Amino acid sequence: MTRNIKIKVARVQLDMTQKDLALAVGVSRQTINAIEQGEYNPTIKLCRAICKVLGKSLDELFWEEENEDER
Amino acid sequence: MTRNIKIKVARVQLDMTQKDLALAVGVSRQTINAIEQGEYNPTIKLCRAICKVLGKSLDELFWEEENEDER
DNA sequence: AATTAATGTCGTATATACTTGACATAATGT
DNA sequence: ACATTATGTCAAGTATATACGACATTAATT
Repeated sequence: MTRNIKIKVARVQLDMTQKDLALAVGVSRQTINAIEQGEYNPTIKLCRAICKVLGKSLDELFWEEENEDER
Repeated sequence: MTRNIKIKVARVQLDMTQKDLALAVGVSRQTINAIEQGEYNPTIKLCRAICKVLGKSLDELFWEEENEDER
């Protein structure tokens, strides 16, 4: 899977740590870390929560052109 | 969870059945049905695949204003 | 240089997304 | 009316998103 640098950038722009973001959206810090590392594939509900906290749209944070690998 | 009528509308505009869409994105028909019924919470990868097939953006098909229920 | 905070990563466990097969009903076509 | 197609739903299984605890490393503070 491919790293999501966009989340990291948006997070740092708000001066939030992974822990802060995790707390704000109600998941564990490891989950945020794994998403930024591209180690998994969050659910749309979590994506929406992250967008709301970071003040970005789904398209801004989670759209990707390439990579029609598996599901 | 809340029903996703937007997918259904976009799908019907392209004259696709649930089966057609399932095939095009590589999941089972029941998965598409469950998503339209709002029975679960797809992964972002599947959302992207659906968007690409239906020619819509994430924001168009998967944004929701309300419902900060759980996660 | 030493402490503390932030991040990356691993292992084990749990919840749930997704599969497959099956069947019932609704809608569409002949 | 009958046949076919589309949809809804259930049960049992598999894959994986996420949790929690722990520890190592890197970056920031003092």
